[in-house]
Amino acid sequence: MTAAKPPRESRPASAQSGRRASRLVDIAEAAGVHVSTVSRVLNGDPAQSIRPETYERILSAARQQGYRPNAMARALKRSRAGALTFVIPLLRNPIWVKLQRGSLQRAAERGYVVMIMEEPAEEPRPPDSYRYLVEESRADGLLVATALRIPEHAAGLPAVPHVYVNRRGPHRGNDVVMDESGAVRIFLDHVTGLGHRSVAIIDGPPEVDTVHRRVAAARRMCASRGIRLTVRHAPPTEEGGWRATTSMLRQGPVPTACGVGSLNQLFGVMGALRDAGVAVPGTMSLLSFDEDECLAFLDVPVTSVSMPLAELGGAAVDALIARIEGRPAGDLMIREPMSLLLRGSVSRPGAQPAASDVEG
Amino acid sequence: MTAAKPPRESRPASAQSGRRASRLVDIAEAAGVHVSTVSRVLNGDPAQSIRPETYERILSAARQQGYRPNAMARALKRSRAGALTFVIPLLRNPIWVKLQRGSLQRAAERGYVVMIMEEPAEEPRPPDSYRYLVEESRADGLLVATALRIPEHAAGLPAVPHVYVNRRGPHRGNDVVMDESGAVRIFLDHVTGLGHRSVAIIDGPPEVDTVHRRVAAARRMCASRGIRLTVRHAPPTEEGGWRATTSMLRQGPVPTACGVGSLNQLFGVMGALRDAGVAVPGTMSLLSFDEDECLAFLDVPVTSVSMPLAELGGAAVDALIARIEGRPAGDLMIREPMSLLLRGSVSRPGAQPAASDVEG
DNA sequence: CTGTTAGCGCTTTCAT
DNA sequence: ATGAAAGCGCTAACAG
Repeated sequence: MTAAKPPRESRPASAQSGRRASRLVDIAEAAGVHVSTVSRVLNGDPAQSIRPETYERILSAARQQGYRPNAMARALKRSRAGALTFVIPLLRNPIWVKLQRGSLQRAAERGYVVMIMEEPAEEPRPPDSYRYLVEESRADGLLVATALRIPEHAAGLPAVPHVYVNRRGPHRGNDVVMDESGAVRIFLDHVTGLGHRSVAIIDGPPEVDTVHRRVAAARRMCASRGIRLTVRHAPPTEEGGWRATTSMLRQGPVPTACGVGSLNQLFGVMGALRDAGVAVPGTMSLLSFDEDECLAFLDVPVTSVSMPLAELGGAAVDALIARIEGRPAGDLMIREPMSLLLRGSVSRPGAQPAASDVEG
Repeated sequence: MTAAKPPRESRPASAQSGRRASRLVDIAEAAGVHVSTVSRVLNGDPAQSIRPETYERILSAARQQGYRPNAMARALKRSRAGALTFVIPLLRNPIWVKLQRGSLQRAAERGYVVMIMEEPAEEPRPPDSYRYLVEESRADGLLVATALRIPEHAAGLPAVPHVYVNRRGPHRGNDVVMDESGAVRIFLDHVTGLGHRSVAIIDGPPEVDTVHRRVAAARRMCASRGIRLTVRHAPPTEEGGWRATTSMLRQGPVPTACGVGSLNQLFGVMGALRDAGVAVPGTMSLLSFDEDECLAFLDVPVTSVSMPLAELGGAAVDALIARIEGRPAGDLMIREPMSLLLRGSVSRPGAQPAASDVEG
């Protein structure tokens, strides 16, 4: 009735691999014990009371065979993949690199691997379209960093552990964001302290959550301080920054200080100011809400607000794992460390071109 | 003896998910057939000759239940994870974004997901230290884009399907690279065509494979054309570019044209030229081997060579999958599309500052 | 045309 | 202190 077990060679060998990976049963055989014993030992089962002798035999056999647990089998048994998926818009903007780095590192520390899925920047897909990764149990949860908050994307991700990173989701309770309002305050404190009374913000589209929060904070603060505020929304590209600036310079009273939402826009803004013969910081003070080392090496070094991006990435991973494990959770705002990096692009209004950042 | 099957509720429900994911057996039950039939139908088994009636019943049940195959179970059964791991240095350099994008897209087309692992740029780990991902069968193969080619890393990755991306591995046969030599030729043709006879290359450390190949090509071509060549290696940062340039300007006959290996270095190079009062392109023509849109918006727009990065990423995925599937393979060089993007930073030697790129 | 059977490699009660 | 056995969800012969 029962046929003899087929020989081991019958299984597919990976193209480049000679030897098969060793399994629990292989090391059990070598150690002369049962696989369950091996499993217990290798997992450091708390309820273990293994004879030191067999313990050693198992460990050395495992080491000698270079044993690696099969993550798929384990995932299947435990119904837990040990992987997270990061849905992220792969833009040239360097903030994503710092964010990714923070997440990868924290995830590694917590025993998870991270799969990165690109969100096409041109035609964004709703976050919902990534849940299949969890449903196929390739991942235990989703880190969603897509920037948009538009109606079609409002459905959200019920029934799948997830966290919105650097944006607020449609339902609250699953957001991990930074203190954009604090960044705006730093900007305004700096320039108003130097005497500026008419400031501008050039930023991305208002549908981007971070943009939305920066602009809202700016409106509120400027209103209460009696500061004139000009806001320009544009695509988050060099071209977008150029157009926004050029059009701003054409219309009405030109502000004397300007905060720019992204590095890419900043290049466009500087290009437009140069084309228009507007001196920085002499006629226009400039500050970037994206920090990048290259800012220090530009024609006129650009002052920026440095945001806690790596911390955001790490905190998002922690928050997601908490949800996966069913622990209570809520929205999170990462505030530290945030700092103003003084370089040469901000001065008193009407100051000479040679001026550089002046202390408070 | 045999206890009654425990109720279904006994399994762990994910924190945020109410309903469990539906399984093959669930839809088999709903359709009144056996799971193997469902499997065959859903996988479009070529040897299928299913009665259209049951076929429809199965499909509708699956659709109605929102069935998703469990990737872990499938992977376990097929001994194939359906995932690739991309080991990549998460630098600020935008070339990695384009590369990632090309890979992610191609992998998605071919039914694979991609996990990205960061290679810490500071203390690089040998490629070998990532093979555990394949050994745990989390991934079917490795895309290795770490830049270094140093002795400790020479062991390579025997026995694990892998491809070196944008660098050559220690053994040949698993490399997918771009035509760096061709890029150098474009640079030299352009500047020598304009009359330059003394050129420089400022690039990363010689241990980086792309740097090595660019410099080797430059030496060869300059020797055969009777062009004077100055080579400066420096860390691939703004700071590195600044130092290399400053030291070059101090020593001996200063070249009239300079190619720069990376965008980050380029900012440093431009800063150093500015600090030294060297006009671009009047006194020094400049070309970047990294293309990025911001180059068009700089003080003086910078001419660059645009490399086929997305194509490289896609080709690397194809090459890796070929290896995973045991198909014959070899080294690959991606040559197209590569182009010179003329902007304002290259002119005839000794030309006036206002000059911009001149045709051939 | 469809059902039966036998696992993939691992964890986890439950016995002993 | 260790072994036996069941089974995660799926696929793939092999029967009928």
